[in-house]
Amino acid sequence: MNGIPKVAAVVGPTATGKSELAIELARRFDGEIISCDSMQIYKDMNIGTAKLPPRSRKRIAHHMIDIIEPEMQFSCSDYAAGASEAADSVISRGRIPIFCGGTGLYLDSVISPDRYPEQKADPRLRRTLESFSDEELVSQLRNYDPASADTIDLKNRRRVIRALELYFQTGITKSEWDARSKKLPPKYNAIKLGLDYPDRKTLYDKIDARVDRMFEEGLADEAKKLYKRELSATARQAIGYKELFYCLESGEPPENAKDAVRQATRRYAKRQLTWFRRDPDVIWLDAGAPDLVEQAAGTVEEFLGD
RNA sequence: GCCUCUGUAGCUCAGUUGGUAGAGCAGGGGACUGAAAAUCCCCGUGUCGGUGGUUCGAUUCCGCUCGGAGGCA
Repeated sequence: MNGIPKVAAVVGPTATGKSELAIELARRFDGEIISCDSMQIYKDMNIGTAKLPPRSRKRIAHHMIDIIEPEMQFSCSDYAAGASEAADSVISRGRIPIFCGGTGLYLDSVISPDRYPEQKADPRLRRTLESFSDEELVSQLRNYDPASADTIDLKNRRRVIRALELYFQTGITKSEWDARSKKLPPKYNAIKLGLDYPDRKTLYDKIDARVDRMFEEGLADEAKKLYKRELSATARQAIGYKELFYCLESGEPPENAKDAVRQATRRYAKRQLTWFRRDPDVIWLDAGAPDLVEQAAGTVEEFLGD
């Protein structure tokens, strides 16, 4: 790992206190925070995305938060470009990037080198592919990229479309792209701290409490304002907002959305856990430990030291 | 007090013409190479309220009993 810049990352499911820990680490190690959260990207989506209030972020530089309007098209490839630029600039100033967030794919897209060059989604191509039946898509994939057809979950329409899209856009199969990218070394040497509670019940209690707080802080109003806008497909599906949008459509009171928001958040947390547990690099810490900051700081110190 | 209905998985319920049971939701596990807060896959043993009886065998039939809902007084 010689010569590869060192970075830290705070990951884990939602509502475990990642943002606070990241700030603490940034203070101690002269770092700057680079958010890896697919929703905090958007301006005007504050309460539901659990952004720390600006005053809490004031002392420490934060990147990749509030960078685009919710109407704008944005995806992982945009993130990878922006975040790695930010990370490089932090490093060039002699400081350490501290990634923080729960979108595992986004983090990976920065840590690993550029996998697909200039991979902007093509809405027209995607729409065309979208019009095919599952069977047609699968047979096309078998035809153009049989190697991917063997590895991709063919019941997952989105994945099949993505593979075809990549092939039609670049003339190179997804399986070939993947094979190439696997040969490349990571772009950063990252220490990943994973936050979670010892038992699921505690996590879910934290989630419930957070959802309650969001409603108290005016999530319903925030959602109402956004409802009038032409949100991008990605922004529209943010948990906490989509459930409220449904209420606005059906005329139900916002309170009715609360249980749905809780539940969606729980499921999301579960998926996040599945993602991060699979990553052997993650060092897990008890999010509720009284000396969490000390533990985390110690681990990072050791990592930066050698 | 009497009558009727009801008590089956965490919840809502189905079912067994008597051979110990199954759906939805919740929940759990997994996948994931740029739509990712998305998308997809897999997982259902529970004193069938309790207790006696009939029966080779009862969650299923009968008696009693304990909860719940409604009706009549």
